[in-house]
Amino acid sequence: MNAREHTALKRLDKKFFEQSAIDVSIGLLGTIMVRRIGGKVRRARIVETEAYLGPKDLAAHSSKGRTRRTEVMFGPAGRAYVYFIYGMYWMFNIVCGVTGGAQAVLVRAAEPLDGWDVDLTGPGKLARAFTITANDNAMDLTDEKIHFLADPDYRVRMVRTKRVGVDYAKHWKHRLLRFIDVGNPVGAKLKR
DNA sequence: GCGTCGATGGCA
DNA sequence: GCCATCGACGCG
Repeated sequence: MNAREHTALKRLDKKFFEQSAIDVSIGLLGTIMVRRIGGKVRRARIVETEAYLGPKDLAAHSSKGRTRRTEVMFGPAGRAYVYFIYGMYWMFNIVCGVTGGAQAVLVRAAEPLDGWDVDLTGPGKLARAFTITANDNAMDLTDEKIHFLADPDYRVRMVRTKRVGVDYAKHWKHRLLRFIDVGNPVGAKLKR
């Protein structure tokens, strides 16, 4: 990201997010998340994601059915699903797949860019650093405020593991639906 | 460096 | 009563 900085990187579009949660989880690794807020631009490279596969997936919120909270998961792909947990943390998810499929990807960790000095290892920390809250729920993630750039020259070295904190999800807890870019210095340090 | 545990609030 | 978390604390 230096000499080629001025050549426009392609923004991930709705079609990208219409892929399955697994494909979106994998495809997001190595991409650059861009956040514009308060006249500032913050960017970070995504190094960890988790896929949630819809109502049949007992770890997915949509398995509880359609409620006021989960409503956005049942909507079109490419929108944010933001929810509050543990009394103090916001989780930033991206709705993906076909409309009604209620799949989502949780963005768990990223490597800050442009000299931004911050710890983005963990979904709570990431949302906090990017100032993502309930205000951003259902937001279109192909828009200016938050979007993602493909970086075709960046190489990902991916490892799959089990998702975090889903011990209650019966057989679904064993599925390898967590994806880490261990080729990235930040991703390499994540606990597996 | 690693395990344990409390804070804290929306949701079913 | 959970819960897709974090950070402080106690080890030795």
